[in-house]
Amino acid sequence: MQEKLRSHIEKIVRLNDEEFELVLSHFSIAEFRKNQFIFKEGEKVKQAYYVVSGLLKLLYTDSSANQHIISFAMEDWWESDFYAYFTQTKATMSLHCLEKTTVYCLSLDSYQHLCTHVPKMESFFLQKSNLGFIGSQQRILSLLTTNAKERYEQLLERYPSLLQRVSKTQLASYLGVSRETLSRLYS
Amino acid sequence: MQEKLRSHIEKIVRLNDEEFELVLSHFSIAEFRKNQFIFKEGEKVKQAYYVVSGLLKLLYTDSSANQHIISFAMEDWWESDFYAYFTQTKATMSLHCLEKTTVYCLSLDSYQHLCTHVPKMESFFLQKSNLGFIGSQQRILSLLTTNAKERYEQLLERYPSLLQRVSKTQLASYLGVSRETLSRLYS
DNA sequence: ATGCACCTGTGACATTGATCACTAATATGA
DNA sequence: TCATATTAGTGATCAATGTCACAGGTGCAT
Repeated sequence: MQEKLRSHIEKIVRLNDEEFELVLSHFSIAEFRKNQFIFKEGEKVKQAYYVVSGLLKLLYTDSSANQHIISFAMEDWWESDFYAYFTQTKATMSLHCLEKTTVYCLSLDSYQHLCTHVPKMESFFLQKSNLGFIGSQQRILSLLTTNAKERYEQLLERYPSLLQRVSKTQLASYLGVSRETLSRLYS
Repeated sequence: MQEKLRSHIEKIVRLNDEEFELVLSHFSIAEFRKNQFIFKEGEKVKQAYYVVSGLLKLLYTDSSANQHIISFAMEDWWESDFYAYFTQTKATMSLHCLEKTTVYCLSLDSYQHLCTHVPKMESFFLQKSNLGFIGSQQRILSLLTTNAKERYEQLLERYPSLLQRVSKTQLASYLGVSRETLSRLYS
């Protein structure tokens, strides 16, 4: 399990055993059942999560009670309501398990401690953050430039496994269309 | 001019004179006329840009030659095609001046040099990147959950000055609607 | 001052996607 | 195993937005 975290980090920065021990000591492990909430809108967000196994969705519920999926988080992904996490305020989004999921948890204190005491980890987080930013920008572009059908096809191409793991209803919510419209795209 | 850059950085990390000298030595200044391109789709992206004054748009041109504005960059903002910048590949987007604009330029080498030799700058970039990521995620949420009218109102609330500085056509392109639709939202 | 490019508003119509209603199929839990 | 909830597909209709066409206004360059 910790090998997974280690090799994930070492894809970006090398750590010796001692360094990794220190890093690891700042994480805790948690396991959640399918359909369990890791946190809900309105709660304080105390941790950022690295997904060891399972599948999460980050979702927002609007004033008409419609759910919108901001992102899925699969194995090897980091997820949280990062605004709430970094500002230590209450979540506007919820994090929900689509499958039984195991995560490593990192508190903001630990995050900051690692950044200041293990420079390589600051580099690691910087790289991750840059990639996250670029990914979000791609998603914006996709929402601006393509219709439902094209977005669906892009998604299938990029994450073919998702189709097996989540319901069409969830996919529709991620793509920003109603489930009925999604259903009609391939019929 | 360099005071502007310095106080921008010092909003996040303190630098002494010596440190700032070193930082500054990695930037170069450039000035662009209104309507000039800083880079175009297909070109290599060698710099990231900090806007001292003026206004930029980052845009993508789709296969039907429609322009989509991914973001505006006003005073104190950083902008580039960050995917192309970090991977040193060709731009898929273009960066264009909506006004006469002065920028500080930072090459990827300089960026990396600063990150490794001036830890505070790595902290600075990490914080910037996190904020950028959070901002993008807000934008995704806005595109997923609101219609054209609400997005327009959100934009006016957040950046009231934009309305004075850019044409409605540009605003529409940022909001992801046709200019005709935008025009009808307030009539 | 003249001409031209660009911006803006608006009518007519087409298209996309949302909503509501219903049915069937599948999965889940007691 | 049975009851119930969830999921998926589809028709009918409606609302939002796009597209095309045109006209008037504004500002810039020669």
